[in-house]
Amino acid sequence: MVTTDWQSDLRARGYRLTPQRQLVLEAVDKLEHSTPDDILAEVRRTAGGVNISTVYRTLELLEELGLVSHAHLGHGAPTYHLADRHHHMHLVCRDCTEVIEADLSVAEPFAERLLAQFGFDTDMKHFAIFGRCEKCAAQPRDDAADSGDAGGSAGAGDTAAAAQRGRRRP
Amino acid sequence: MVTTDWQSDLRARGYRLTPQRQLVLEAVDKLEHSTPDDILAEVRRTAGGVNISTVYRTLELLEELGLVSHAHLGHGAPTYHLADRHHHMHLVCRDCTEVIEADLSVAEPFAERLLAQFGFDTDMKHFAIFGRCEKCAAQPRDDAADSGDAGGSAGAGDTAAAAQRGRRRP
DNA sequence: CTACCTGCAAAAACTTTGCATGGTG
DNA sequence: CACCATGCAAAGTTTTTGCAGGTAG
Repeated sequence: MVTTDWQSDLRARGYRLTPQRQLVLEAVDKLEHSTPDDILAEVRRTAGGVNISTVYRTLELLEELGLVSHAHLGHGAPTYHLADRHHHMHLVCRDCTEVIEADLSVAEPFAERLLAQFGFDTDMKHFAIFGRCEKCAAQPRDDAADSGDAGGSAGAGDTAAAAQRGRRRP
Repeated sequence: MVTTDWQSDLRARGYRLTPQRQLVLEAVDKLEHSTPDDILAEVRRTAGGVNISTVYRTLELLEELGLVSHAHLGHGAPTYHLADRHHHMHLVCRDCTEVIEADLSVAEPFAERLLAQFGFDTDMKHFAIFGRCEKCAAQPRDDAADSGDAGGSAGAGDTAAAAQRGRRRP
């Protein structure tokens, strides 16, 4: 659940508390790595009439308030999550749709190096790290009949998505 | 210029050599970090009638052949480049549109750690690293009047793009 | 000549915007 | 009861797809 007193914060900034805003926040909390579309579907389980544009507007607002953040896990829609959880980065496999969550501490030496060398203050959470998971790295070829889950809601690697769309071979 | 004998490779795989394919490859070579739209514009300087769908299809093909690759530098369109150059990763500033290119060796210890800990074979080039560049990290606030370039063609960080679109304040 | 490739147009996926109505404070 | 927020519809962007005609080999 959401911990801080966001409702007061909302009001303090001149925004209104509406059922839609509560529902969107709850959906982001419940689902993880969810796209605006996922969130809409979840919200509609309670309030059928909610519109996708409200979800977009609300996500923008909640992000401005610092309650939620988004990340890019692939070429598709961004995924949203509560800002105060989610202290990890995403390892996205280029072949299957798997997303590994890794603690940020793993990247700390790397981030320090980027800071020292480029003065660059790194946020490893925002973009996924692309590559190949252990299973797929062991696979022989790249056109293998797709392994397992094929319709997950969270965005995934490009190549996997392309493969699901079917590949050309003259 | 392109080094390997890609034209033979193309033919060997049963594909045809067309002017469009040559032009797209040349455009990817000439422009760097270019979006499909950039590439179309460049191609049209020589061949006016080329269609955007041809560019998409050709890029997919050239990527399959291993001649070009794409990277995600922001929420926007992917950017394409020759596969055999471009051995570096991208540090994208969340505030300005700057993209720092860093040698892959910087990330090597990090990649090794991901491999050891998760069996994950990392490709640091595919997604940009998000964060804040030295200049912007020194800046006081986040809503600064946008500094310099505002209409670059390569995709950039989300927040910068959002800021350019104007921010809400009740 | 034949099959692949292209241009065109329409559609799909994702996101944004204008406007009138409704609900919060 | 004033004004913000929502729903709806339409439009904007980027990418994909079906089809008929063109062209490489």
